[in-house]
Amino acid sequence: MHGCYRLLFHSSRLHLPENQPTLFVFPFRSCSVLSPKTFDRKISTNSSLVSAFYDLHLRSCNNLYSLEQIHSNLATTGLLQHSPHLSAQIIVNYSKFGLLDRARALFDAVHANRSFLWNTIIRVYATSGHVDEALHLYSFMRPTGIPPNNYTFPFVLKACASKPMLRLRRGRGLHCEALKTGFDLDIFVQAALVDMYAKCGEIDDGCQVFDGMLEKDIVSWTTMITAYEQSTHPQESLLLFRQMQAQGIGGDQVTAISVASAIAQLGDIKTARSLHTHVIRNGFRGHVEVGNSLIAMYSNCGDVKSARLVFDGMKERDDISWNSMISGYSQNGNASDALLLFEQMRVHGPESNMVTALALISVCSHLGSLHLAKQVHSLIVSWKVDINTLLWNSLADMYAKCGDMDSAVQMFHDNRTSTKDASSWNVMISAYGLHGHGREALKLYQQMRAQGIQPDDITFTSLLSACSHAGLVEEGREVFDSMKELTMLPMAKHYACMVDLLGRAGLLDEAFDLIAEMPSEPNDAVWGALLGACRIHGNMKLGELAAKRLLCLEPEHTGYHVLMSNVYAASTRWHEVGKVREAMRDRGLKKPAAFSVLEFGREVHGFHTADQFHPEHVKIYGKIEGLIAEMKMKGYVPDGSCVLHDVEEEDKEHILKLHSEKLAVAYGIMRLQDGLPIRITKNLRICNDCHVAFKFISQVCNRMIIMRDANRFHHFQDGSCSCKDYW
DNA sequence: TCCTGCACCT
Repeated sequence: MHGCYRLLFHSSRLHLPENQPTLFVFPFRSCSVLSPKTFDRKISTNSSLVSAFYDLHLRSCNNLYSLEQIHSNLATTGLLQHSPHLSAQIIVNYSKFGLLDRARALFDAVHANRSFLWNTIIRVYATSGHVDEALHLYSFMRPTGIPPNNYTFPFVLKACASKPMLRLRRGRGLHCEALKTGFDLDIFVQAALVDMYAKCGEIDDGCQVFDGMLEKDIVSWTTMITAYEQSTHPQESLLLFRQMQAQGIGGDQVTAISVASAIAQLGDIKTARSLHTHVIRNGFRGHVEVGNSLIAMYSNCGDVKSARLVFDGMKERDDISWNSMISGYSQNGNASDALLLFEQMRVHGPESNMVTALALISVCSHLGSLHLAKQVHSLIVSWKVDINTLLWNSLADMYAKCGDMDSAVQMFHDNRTSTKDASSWNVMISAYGLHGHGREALKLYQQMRAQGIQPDDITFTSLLSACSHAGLVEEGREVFDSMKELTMLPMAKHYACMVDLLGRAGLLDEAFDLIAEMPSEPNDAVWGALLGACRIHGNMKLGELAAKRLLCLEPEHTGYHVLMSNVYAASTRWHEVGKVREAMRDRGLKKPAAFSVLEFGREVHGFHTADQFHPEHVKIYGKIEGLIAEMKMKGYVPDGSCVLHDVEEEDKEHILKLHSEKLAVAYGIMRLQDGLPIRITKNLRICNDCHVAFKFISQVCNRMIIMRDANRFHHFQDGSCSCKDYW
């Protein structure tokens, strides 16, 4: 402390402490109460030193009390009026404490007649979310006789970029003014223009500005690379990154972050690895943000192990690092690792936030575990944070996917925020659809319209799929036609839903005609829906046609191969089944392993087909034998067409017994108290035989079985299923 | 006379 004073006094050459800021700032920062008064008395004769002293304090000011003291000292000595620089510092500091009103009061009081101060207050408003006020002040500059300069434009453009829907016109106007004043040649203004156009969705205009730049620095390139990435043009983003490197500019850590996001969108693991090498070579690894984006990049490429290696290798981790890693596990279906990491976060990591909550909710939705869902919900409530609409919607979706429609409805009603929007309604419409309640979905849609909520493309996808799952063909047609009345052009996904709806109902020719009518080229979802319908109704000819198209569009999609082999198997065309399998083998595709999860209380049990790892598997197989014997007395006949191998009937029956969902149900009956429903989640579609068997079991054992498969919920009770065998 | 400025992560 004393050493610092001495330095200030004894060095006559000392002006601003910029040369060695840490030497000066550090001792002052540790001073809890300022001593400017004592200091004033000693050196108030030298005004430039006084300014330097206050400047120093303002730079390191971290509590409001000190700030107020400095403010009042400067005001009483009259220094404030003559030092716009100190005023600006105080204005910025007030905004750091969220005290925009005080910042503004000071700005007004000093009769700011310098562009510099106007720029400062505009920047403060623009960066603290008060976009309108920033633009408002800007429009007053010129009439007040203050000319905007090259510093002004980036601030105002930033304000426009943060409210893209409303501000594009204003942004274009600013571009004109920059052109007129010649500031459009300033490299900072240009980067801000590119950014503004891109954030307002006008990437081409941004590109034009970029191409017109005579000189480009790292930020110019990065801005354009980011612009492409954020407008979901990852290929262009990468191309530009390579062009930049070809010109001998390597990019900095910000560039690496944007490129990582672009690669995440592409999901290309090879490019991901080469970027990782680039990051290591250039020494960007130490930046937390870089590490975070690498985690997200690897997770999106499906390589969660590499993501974890990055996470473990980070010297510093923030809340985003933890959330990214938890989300990464969740996205890749790695529920237990996600939960484990969350537990570690609670012990060693930063505090959880909304994003953590969303990741946990996604884990529950994926698992379909109601028990876990309730725990996560009460955990979020205990955080005592305001639940926003996104979180309400996710909670409703989670409960619906965990089979608890009542709680889902509750979440929908509990959300009383004014931002309840189309997506809130969409969640509920698709929730009803998931449970086969098509009529409720339609009813909800009517209510939505009555409340004046504008439906979007997702509303119609959810509605059509709800109709499809409930077999409401006529209603589905009406919904589809009503899109045109609302001047909404049906997209490929809507056609896919319609093909699914008609196809399931056996109207295969009508479905095919609809595809022919499509204004755009049918995509894989459309042909996939047709192929699925062909499987249900055993139409091999049309199925082959659909499969041919599909394999051109998505040759690597395992599901479509499996679907086609199902079509052949259902018609006992074993030779063709073999061919499809061969094709899959040649491409290195594997049918995903069936997996069913049964939960009760705090326990979660997972079963693979013919599982022998479960500690009680012998007992479980015994239970299945007993159940089948009982069911056969009531008329159950095993459905061998579900077995996709060319084997003897007897073997088929044996294979059927070992399906993962049957193991799970048998174990549920063994362990769960009478009267309690058995809740099961399966990663694939439930097989026909299991569907028949569960109806019998629900009767024989007088049990409710609630099963979520890859497509929807089935509630088995008293010998029938809520899907009315239509799925 | 100076001082202010552009790009990034769930």
